[in-house]
Amino acid sequence: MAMVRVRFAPSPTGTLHVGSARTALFNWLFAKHQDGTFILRIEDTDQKRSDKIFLKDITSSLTFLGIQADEGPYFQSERLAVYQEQVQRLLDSGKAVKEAGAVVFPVPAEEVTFHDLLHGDITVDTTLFERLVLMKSDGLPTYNFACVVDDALMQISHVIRGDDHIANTPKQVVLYRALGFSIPAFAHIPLIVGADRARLSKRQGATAVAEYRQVGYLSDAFVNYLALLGWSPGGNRELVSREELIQAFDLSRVRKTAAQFDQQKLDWLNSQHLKRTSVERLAELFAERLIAKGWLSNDYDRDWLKRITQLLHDRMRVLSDLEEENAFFFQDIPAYEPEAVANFLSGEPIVQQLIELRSRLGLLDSFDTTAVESVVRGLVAEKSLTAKALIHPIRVALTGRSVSPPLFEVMSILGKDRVLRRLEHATQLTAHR
RNA sequence: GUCCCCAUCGUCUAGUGGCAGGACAACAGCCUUUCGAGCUGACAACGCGGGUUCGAUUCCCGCUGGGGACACCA
Repeated sequence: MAMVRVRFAPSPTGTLHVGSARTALFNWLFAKHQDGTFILRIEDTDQKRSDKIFLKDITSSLTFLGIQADEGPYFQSERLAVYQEQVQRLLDSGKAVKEAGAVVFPVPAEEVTFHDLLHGDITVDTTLFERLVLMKSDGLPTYNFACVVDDALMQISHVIRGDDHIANTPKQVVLYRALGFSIPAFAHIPLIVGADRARLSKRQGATAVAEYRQVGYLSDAFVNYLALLGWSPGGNRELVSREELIQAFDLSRVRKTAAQFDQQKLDWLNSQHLKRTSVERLAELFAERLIAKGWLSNDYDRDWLKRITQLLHDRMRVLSDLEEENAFFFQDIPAYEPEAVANFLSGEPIVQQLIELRSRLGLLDSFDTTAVESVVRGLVAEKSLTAKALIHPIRVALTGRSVSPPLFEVMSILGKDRVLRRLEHATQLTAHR
């Protein structure tokens, strides 16, 4: 069986886009599935728009996704001699001509048919594009020419790319033939679109893989989601590991319809992957983020962070929920949401209850969850309150918010000193209202 | 405008010439100290018109709708 060789060929003129990432993923899965070779090729022939900063973004995003190249990266800007040699062949045979500082290829009028693994045969009339520029007047090759030369010389067996390239393919086929190269198999996969069904754009949220990474999507979850956009493993499977994806991937199961990017489903998948991540691993991810943010020092208390991790493990959607929703763990005095304070921390009875609670908690030797819970419940019983009537105010007093992880755990993790300090702060806050 | 591609719940999808399945979301209920957590439930789709066929969501044609491409960008 012929060796499978595929490539992902981004141009460094922007950050790695979700759509490109999905194309890279399909290529990679296809290669891995049949033990083939995945090649990275950087198409940097647009001198004006290419930038090293984008190259960096692309490679780090691919690394994040766990998509590593078996070969490359090759840079088209370093292969000028190759293109010149090929273009010379066309000039020598009279198939290409020089014109105003560029080399162009007059396309003979004909019907070109190529086979697509998803779409079947596609036929196009070449009079639609009568001539193709091969070498620009700046001496660099055009996309269609460089792409054909590279795919042929790199012995790419399958060209898997977005279906926005369907219109380029007949142009490339014409060039393959003129150069006497054999034509690879093509598979044009559907685009990923935004909520408005048009091409995914920044207007409807993040488009760069790096942004999703920053927000805190797990590599495996993001890959899982991307794989499900336009493909499915069958058998009603949705939550799929990287290994299972490789095992199951098959171009024949790729759909032909553009898929809409749905962040809610991505969130759900991420929460599922988060639940399947070990507490130890999750704590490491937490520490990285917190240290980067300056909320945690390098010699942090590992057991303490692990307790927080355990608590949040099953109830978060993205890693940034840690900083967004649970900042109170890492602050001296939390930020108080005005609405939460207004709803739960007003009135003299509450002040008295919090003062009473504070003095009772002050007597505790052990501040474990059951100890603090029994103090709170004891007070509830004595004052003939409902649990809610006391728990909600305590929550706001300690976290500044009306929503938090289970309160008694939170109290125990915060520890006696901070709980007492915050209760005092909150009673003053309340008394002043 | 021209050419090309596409068409199953709101969204991602499964599926078959013979009862259209799953997931997310939204909704309802339950549980609960709150919740973005958990559990349960109900709702929800084959774009339209012709053919072929005993029978079409499935095959064919047309229409409509959507998208993409029409650069010395990639």
